[in-house]
Amino acid sequence: MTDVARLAGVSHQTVSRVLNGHPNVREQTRLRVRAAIAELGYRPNKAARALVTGRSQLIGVVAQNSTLYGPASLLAAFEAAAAEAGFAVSVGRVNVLDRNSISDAVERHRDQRVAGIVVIAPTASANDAVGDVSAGIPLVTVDGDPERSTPLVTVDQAAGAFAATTHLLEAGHRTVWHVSGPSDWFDSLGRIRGWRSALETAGLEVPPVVPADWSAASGYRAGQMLARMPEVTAIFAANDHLALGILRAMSERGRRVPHDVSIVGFDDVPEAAYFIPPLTTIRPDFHAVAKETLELLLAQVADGEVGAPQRNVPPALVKRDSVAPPVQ
Amino acid sequence: MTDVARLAGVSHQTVSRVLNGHPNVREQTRLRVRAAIAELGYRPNKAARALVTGRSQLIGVVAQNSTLYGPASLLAAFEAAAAEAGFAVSVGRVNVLDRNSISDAVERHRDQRVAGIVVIAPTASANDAVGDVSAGIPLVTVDGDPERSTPLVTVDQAAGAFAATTHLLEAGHRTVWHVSGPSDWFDSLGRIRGWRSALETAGLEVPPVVPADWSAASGYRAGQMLARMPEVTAIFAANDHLALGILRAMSERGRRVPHDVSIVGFDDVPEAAYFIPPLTTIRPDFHAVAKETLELLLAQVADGEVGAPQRNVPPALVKRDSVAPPVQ
DNA sequence: ACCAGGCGTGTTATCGCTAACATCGAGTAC
DNA sequence: GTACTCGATGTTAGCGATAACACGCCTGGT
Repeated sequence: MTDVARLAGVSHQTVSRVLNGHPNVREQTRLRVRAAIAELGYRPNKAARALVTGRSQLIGVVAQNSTLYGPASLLAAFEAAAAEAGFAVSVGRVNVLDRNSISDAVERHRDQRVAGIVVIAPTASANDAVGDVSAGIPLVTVDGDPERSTPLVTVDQAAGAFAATTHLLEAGHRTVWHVSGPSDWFDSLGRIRGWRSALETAGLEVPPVVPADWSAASGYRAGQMLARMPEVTAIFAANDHLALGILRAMSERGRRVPHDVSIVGFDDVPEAAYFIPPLTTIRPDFHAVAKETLELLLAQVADGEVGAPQRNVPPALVKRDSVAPPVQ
Repeated sequence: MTDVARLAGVSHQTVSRVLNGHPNVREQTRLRVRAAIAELGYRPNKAARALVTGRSQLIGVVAQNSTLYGPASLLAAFEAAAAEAGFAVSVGRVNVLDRNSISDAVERHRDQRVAGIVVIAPTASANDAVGDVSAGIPLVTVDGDPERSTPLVTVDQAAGAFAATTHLLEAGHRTVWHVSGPSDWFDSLGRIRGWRSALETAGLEVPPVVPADWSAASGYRAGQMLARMPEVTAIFAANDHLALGILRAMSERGRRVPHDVSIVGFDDVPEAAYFIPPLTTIRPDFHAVAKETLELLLAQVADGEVGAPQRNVPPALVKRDSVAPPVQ
């Protein structure tokens, strides 16, 4: 920096001012400094800046260590959004979403003097942990508990589930069964809520929830059971991988999809269009979630406190070939 | 830090020594300092340390912005490995793997004073870019060009493809067709090489490569063509999603898998066991790749130059139900 | 003509840490 | 007993940036 200052014939402070877009610099000086920067290939040292300002251009993300499609997509989308805004993203994966590991990960990020932290906290335990550590640093929760009072961005699970269920009912089914995700995930709860509400709105019977986790394996097991029940003609699966397992179970039992059974999934994984048959599903807008998250975070960075805004991003129904009217 | 020093009745330098595990500190003093640290809840400022040492406990990863299963798994595995070794990981996603964006991402990481950089560079253009920027900072390429002389860790694509092809031949097939990934990926090239070499070793005819990208969509298109060719009885797909598309094309044309056509995939995505039928595939050991990568990187950080070691991690064959002997 | 006030710029202090050297006492060799 | 070594600790000087204040100079109002 001193070299740049010397070459441009100014003080290092003026160089700093140019770098930070300070208004009170003469246009001519600004150009001279920029030229010197370019000539020397100078790049500012972020560590030094972070030291003196107490903030780095770094955003910490705490996420579960998984390759589940939803969280992974969200993370990728967020990294893209952050990069666009000039922030680097430091990812702290965590194996279990409990209090200890989360607050640990948050503290590690804080040591790095990150500008803000995003926690992808889809379970209750994760949310509790967030409540503890939130003090004194901009923090946004994604996929968390709407009851809690931290800034929060989520996919509107209930709306998606409502749309999926309604779509099946409109095709003529008498009721819709639901294979759900793990019961400690808010995603699961929201999807159950939307499904139930669609059935109740239509004045229909609500069958028992068929519990599963997110895996194709558990979908397969659930599917084996449902395939044996002739009254089951429509299933809303809590995600596409569950739907895949169900499809296989149906196929093994000779129940044709969509002729005998209609299925709707959730997530719109890239290969969903190539399931047998192509899967009708709900597509969350991860890009929008990432954008909202970044906005909320940067607003906190800029303004200090901004209350606890919540954003709920509605997903879209993608119609393919796994839904048909029931056979009478 | 000064507070800690005062409370422990030592100088701040001694605190620093305790923090960094310097040997020449009396045991009693060390304990006193540690107690003071615990009492005050002191946490060292990483930015300050990075400033003075010129290195942070941060590893930069440059990866393509995709949710492809392979790269995403690799990234997750690497983050886990790095966390275990006490490093944070800063991810710089890049939309296209060209010279500019890669060297940009690398420079951004360098500004952060990362300890080292990992580039996931599965294409030729990415590798060229890495060649340019590698100077002066520990750097390991993953999934890159074996011809190039940077430290490199890869999945042994050729060995996996060889195993897949040989497995099909051992089932009795006369030859094996290959639906390949994009031709600018080293993964694709390696898999083609292994497939070809297995056929040549067996003294068999090598059919033309059927080109595709990694998507189920392109697998479906390739499958539509192959389904019309009765002489095709065995297919090695360059990844599981391609295999999924092929499965669907076969199913639509009434060609049963594995009765009429046998298929082997690559990647072992979690849902591969729930395809119809469950897919025989090749499982890369991402965890091992991540571990080797970190080792190579830390060796560079410690020793300065270490030449250009290369590690090749062999994958495993996972047998399921998509392979059977051909119908005579 | 004089002074207030903004603008452009330079000077100095400081962020929290580690490196390098200084110091001091105790053991060891002769 | 003197000198030398070494281990434990303290002191001082930066790392490379920004913040705060100081300082001219020009402008405009009276």
